[in-house]
Amino acid sequence: MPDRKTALLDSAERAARSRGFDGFSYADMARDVGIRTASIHYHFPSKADLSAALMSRYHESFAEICAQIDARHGTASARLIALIDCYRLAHGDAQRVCLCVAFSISRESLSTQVAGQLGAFRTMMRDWIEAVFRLAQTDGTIADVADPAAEAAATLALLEGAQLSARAENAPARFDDALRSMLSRAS
Amino acid sequence: MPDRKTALLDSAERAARSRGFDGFSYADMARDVGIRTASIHYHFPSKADLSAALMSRYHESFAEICAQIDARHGTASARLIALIDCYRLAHGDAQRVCLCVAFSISRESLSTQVAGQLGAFRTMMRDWIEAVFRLAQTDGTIADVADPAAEAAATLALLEGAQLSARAENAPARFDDALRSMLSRAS
DNA sequence: GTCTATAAGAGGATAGAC
DNA sequence: GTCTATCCTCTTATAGAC
Repeated sequence: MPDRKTALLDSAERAARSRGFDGFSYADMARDVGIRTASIHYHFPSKADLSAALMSRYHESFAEICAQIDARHGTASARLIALIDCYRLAHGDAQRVCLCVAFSISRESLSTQVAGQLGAFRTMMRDWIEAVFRLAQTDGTIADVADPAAEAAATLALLEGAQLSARAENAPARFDDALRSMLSRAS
Repeated sequence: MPDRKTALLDSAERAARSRGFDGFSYADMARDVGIRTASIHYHFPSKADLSAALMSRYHESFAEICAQIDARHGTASARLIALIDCYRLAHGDAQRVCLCVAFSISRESLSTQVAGQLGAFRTMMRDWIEAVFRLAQTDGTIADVADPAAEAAATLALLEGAQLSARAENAPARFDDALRSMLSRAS
């Protein structure tokens, strides 16, 4: 039984990730949660406030996920596979993309604060992935790692691009098609 | 001196690729081209018509580009590098993404016709890239090609994800960061 | 082909009652 | 906290004059 504010964030996140930042409205959320649009402004005065709260929660959530992966998995390959599983699960059979992807295209519609949060999220993820590839150079569980920073940038782009591909074609299998080569390096 | 219809398509494409499908309006195009919004409806009765024309032109344009790459470059690595160069150029220092990327996120806002065109474009590109990787298995100019279909899906996702990364962070270098590992396989 | 005028609706947002 | 009522702006689209 989440409180109303959480229910609103959940609704907004679902909508943003399936229709983009410019593709959902307070009216959608109101219908979804069962209150009037005016009431939403009590919790989130403006859409900029709402999206900042959305990004903030998303950032914390992924920081937690990465920490848990580190705690549960000791090898680079296991950590990479766990992250890929997480992205696959999150995009729910091609129905949603990562919030980061959803906001990236609408960058010009975002407040400067949210644009900053978007950059911070991407930096966090890239740094974490880079650490995984650096570990791989030591433990040898991922093949042919020459440049961990480049691998990290490529992996983040690949994960997001794979979600986008699957979403564009409404074909969940596209996600796994795009990740197949990367997964084969990690086994 | 392009005709007005072409000028409108150019304006719409620029806008869609920098702000997304839901992020541009007839008013923007009218300001851009120097006519009134009502006049645009003479050329494109609805936004669905406009976006169909946009996708159609985009599809033909890339089919032509791929054909020219085939004509000019004989090796798999040269063809792959040429495609990457084309995507880098097209995204103009992180200012724009591919039309396909721009439309993918707003998939639910698109007419069924345009959604179909989106799928057809992606299939064309994936097939062409797959042929490049099949050639690589013969001419050996790209390292470690095990599964051309998987490589094609990954490459398309990587190219689009790289554009998205650069756009999200307003950092042109992100595109090359993400492509570095792939380029090092092709040299 | 392009214009003015206008419709009809959706969007974000506020004021004030309860 | 939530409501009704309301505002203003933007958006797509149409009618009809020129």
